[in-house]
Amino acid sequence: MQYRNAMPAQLPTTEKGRATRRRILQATSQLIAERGVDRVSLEDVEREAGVGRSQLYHYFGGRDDLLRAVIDTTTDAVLGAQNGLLDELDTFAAIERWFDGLVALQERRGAVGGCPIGSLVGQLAERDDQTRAALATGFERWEQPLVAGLTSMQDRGELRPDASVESLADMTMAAIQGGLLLTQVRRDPRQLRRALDGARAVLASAAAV
Amino acid sequence: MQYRNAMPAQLPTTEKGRATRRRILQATSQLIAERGVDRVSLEDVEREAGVGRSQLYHYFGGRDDLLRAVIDTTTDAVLGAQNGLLDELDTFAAIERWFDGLVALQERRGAVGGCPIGSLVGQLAERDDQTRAALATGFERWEQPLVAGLTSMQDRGELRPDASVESLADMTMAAIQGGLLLTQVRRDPRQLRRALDGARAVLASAAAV
DNA sequence: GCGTTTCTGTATTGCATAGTACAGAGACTG
DNA sequence: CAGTCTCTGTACTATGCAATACAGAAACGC
Repeated sequence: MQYRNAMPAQLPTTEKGRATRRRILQATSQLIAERGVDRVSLEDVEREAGVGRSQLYHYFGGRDDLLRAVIDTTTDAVLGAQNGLLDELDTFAAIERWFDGLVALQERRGAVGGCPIGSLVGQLAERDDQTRAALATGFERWEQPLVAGLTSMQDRGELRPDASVESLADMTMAAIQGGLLLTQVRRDPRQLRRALDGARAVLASAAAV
Repeated sequence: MQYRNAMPAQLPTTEKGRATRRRILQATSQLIAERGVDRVSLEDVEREAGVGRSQLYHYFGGRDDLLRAVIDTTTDAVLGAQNGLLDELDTFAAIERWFDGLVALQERRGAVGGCPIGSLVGQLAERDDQTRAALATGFERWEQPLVAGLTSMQDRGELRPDASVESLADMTMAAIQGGLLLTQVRRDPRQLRRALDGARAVLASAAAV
């Protein structure tokens, strides 16, 4: 399956057009999260979104272009699922609530599916650099609240001044992704729990004395 | 793309047959690591392995069966790439050498590709339970030397007796996977470095006092 | 050697599916 | 209300590719 590198395709100008485009993206994002990129055809998307072939090619340059665009929508969904928890990660307690929420979400889902964005990495990261960059942006958006929270803690003197907020945040994101991956593959939410317990310990060790 | 659930297909009895089967698996494993599951056709495999269509269906029950089988081969390759480092993970120094080796490998590869097994998770984990189980077995094999090493350290009194070797090993594997995923998506081996620094700190905190 | 099993080569089939063509509905604009 | 732009519906084309059919070579057993 090698598809053409297709054009950007303009954004819709009318409200109706924007709604259609949104419906396409949400349907695609959902189907991909359920089945994986290569098990979703344009026909599936048409059915799920209730649109015709012409709309797909009106709003997107082709399948590859649609896939690139869907990364942002998936990121929206992932961040949305954590809503409230991501708002102010500027205390250890808030970070722990966030962690607990992530574990609880996996328990609710039966440890199925892993991280929708993380799963896209294995499927799309090496396709082209634009796609990889879109994934990187997704993680940036996810990590940003944590960076902000930790920075605020450091400013308030709750984190040691010599601690690297960037490194701590990266380490935490890695724990989340790795924990979710093992959770998925082992169908065991405790995998995420253990990974996050480790991250918590490292964060705590950076607390001011 | 929906393929039939195909049969197990017997193992070859002759040496020549085993060699052919091995060549098919290695070619498939390599191509998939480079391009991803859905960018590798049976025709590609035939070319790369120098076999005909009939061989593929002689040794495997079909495309899906080949994919399941290739998970083991990919695991072999990943463990092989760490050879020597995985042998005796029963001191902090050995574990650090292992971590350093993983980071060095990513630097050499330009942070491209991530973890071949981890990448398969996003592509195959939700296909069917047998496939997911094969991936789980791959991680089991990878984690086993660490569990053995940590157990040995605990037996020798270098780890606190109340520390959970299983949890520590799971946390470490999560750090590796998450670190590799971020390394791949950001094209930055320091992501793995930071994740492993975190794991190292947690392991060190379980050292006997 | 002869039959049987294992292994290999090639041509073909059938289907799923990405992409295209083209017409038409609806809305806004002067 | 005529003209233009955005949006939508459907039928069609082309092709990549998994799967099959079938024949033949090579090895092995008795």
